[in-house]
Amino acid sequence: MFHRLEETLAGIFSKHLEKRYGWRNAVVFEQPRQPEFGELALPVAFQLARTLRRPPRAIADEIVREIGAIEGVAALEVAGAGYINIRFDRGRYARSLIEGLPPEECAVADGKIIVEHTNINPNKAAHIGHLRNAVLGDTFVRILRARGRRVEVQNYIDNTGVQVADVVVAFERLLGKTPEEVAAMTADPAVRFDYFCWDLYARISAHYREHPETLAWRQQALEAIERGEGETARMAAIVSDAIMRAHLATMWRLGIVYDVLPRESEILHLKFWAAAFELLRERGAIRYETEGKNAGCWVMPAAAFAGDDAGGEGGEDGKVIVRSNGTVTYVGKDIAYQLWKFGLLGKDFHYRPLLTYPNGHRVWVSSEAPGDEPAPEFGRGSRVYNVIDSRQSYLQDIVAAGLRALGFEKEAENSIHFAYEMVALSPRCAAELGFELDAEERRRAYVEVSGRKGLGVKADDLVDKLIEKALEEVVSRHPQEPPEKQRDIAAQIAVGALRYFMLKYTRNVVIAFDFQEALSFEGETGPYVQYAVVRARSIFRKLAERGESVPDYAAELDAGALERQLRSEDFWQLLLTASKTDAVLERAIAVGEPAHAAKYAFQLAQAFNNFYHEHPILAEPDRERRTFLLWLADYVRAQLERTLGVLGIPCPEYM
RNA sequence: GCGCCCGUAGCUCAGCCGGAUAGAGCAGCUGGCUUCGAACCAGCAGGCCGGGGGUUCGAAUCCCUCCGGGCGCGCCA
Repeated sequence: MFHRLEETLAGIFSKHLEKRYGWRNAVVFEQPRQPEFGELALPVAFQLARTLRRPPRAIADEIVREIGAIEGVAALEVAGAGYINIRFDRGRYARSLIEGLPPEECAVADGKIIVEHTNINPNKAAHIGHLRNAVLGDTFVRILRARGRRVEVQNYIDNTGVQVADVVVAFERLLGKTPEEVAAMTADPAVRFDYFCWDLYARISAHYREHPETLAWRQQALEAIERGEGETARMAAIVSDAIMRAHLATMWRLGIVYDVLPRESEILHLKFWAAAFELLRERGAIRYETEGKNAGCWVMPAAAFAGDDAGGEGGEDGKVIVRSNGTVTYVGKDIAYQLWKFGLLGKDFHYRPLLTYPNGHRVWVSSEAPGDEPAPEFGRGSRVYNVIDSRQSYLQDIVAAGLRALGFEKEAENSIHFAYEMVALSPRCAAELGFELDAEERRRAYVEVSGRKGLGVKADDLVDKLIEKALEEVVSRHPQEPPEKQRDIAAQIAVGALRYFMLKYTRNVVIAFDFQEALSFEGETGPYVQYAVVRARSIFRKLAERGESVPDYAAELDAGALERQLRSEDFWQLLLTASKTDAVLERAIAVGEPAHAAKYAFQLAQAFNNFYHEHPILAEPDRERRTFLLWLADYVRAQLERTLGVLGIPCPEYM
């Protein structure tokens, strides 16, 4: 509601200012900190003052006088040195909230948005860094969808890379396992396969460090896997497939699902790279070096991605895309994949359904040959968000530059690196995990997670810990409830705590992970917000227990009654905050910051908790007021539930 | 050397498309459960917004510069 009124007002002011003063800039309102200044403020008179060479106050007066009465607005006031403060008509505003709004016509540009996230190497269990990626990506997807965008979720599986090769080498050379034996392990419920590989990966990494000559094993395995034939390739498929499924299961615990899983193996075997290479070569985006240190390679000139003044010593050489031995680098494959996402490659995968989630959603995986079932159309996006940590920004720049060099300016512009900083471990956390830190590491604010060292917090371990802790609370508060139910509630609280924890930080700060903070259920946390919803619901449960039905708000509360009740500033501010959900979500999309939605949920919960505490609703003797309070509580509850849904945080029945 | 990120209360962080008195949470102290649930609420205390310069009627916010910390910059993925 707030969002729509704001847009309407922006339209009215924009039209007036353009006609009267030739003002062509966007009309941007601010929301004053002090409630006494109204709901929206417009500082445009300050900007006009310069060109008009008149005092801002006089201009503001003039605008207010000339623009006249506006529907839904109670008053326009000039304040301070020249602000135009806007006060909504409270009764009317609330009334339209009760009546509900006709559905918004989607003013959003059509076309599909692709969000790629998670992208975990399928060679070991997921850790908390991966969780940040997946939660950020999934929440952004939910925000986009809540605001009417069409979105496709991709999770790229690098099933032929070095990391998989390393684990395969470990199985073959360190453990002497056959593909059949490994397959048996993946089917054995007693073996936690992704955890097993976590340790195994650390082992083979240590082995390489101690015996560098054995690195040849990796190269051999890599080549075998890329060819896709033989024992080693078979082993790689078994390992990566099992781990991929483990990752899907881990993410499902947090409510995270995907639409399609494009795999590296298909990118190779369906010759995506060959098609991309032809394009790049034809259009001169890469060139063959005949001398210098990159002799024999196909190279993207530095000028393409490093800016105009890229005269530095190192930058002049450009970025190798095809090695002198004829193989393509990682970034080259990435360019091909990015082209496919926009439908620019002239090639497509085949697909087959991989699995159906318990909620009925189906995820598809790329395949070399056509499947039995017709697949939905994937790819062909108009905008692509790559959720990848900020350490990859250099490579992401090169991918975008590749598109630009091919003449796909618009697509390069719509290739968005949705970057975030890493999740590291606080020194205390690393110590708790049993890792020895040297003096230097202990001095630091945080220690980097390292899969090769096996240093990190596994995602499932963290979720388990959260459930265990939540369960203690649930059991102590609701000892009579059946154990399965208690556990289910505890799991919902755990998900709430974890997702909120990952979302409360903005994307560009490093999270120094600490169990004490992550396991907190008090203060600015997911459970705090969930608790507000549970309390709100309990009012209505109590109402029903007393044999009363929910009043017919629309019949009992006319604009006059609403106006009377909303003279209370507390009620008005709560209602206003609750009505800002869509405005907040749009803002979160515009700046690409899911944290805004999380912060909003917390603020609304906080406002509600205050209200809840101060105003016993069911005990209210005055009928109009009681009905109003019920409506307000109901409206806030609905908005909170919706926001939690967007954050992927479940609302438990009780807690 | 070049590029990106961070520096705001004891700690962890919001606020940064310039705007009116800089906000939360945690920790600390004080008070509040016979009421719709205390995973809560209220209050107190806590700030040269890293330093300096500039732009502006106005700077935590934009520009420059310096300092401190982190991450990148391979024919690795």
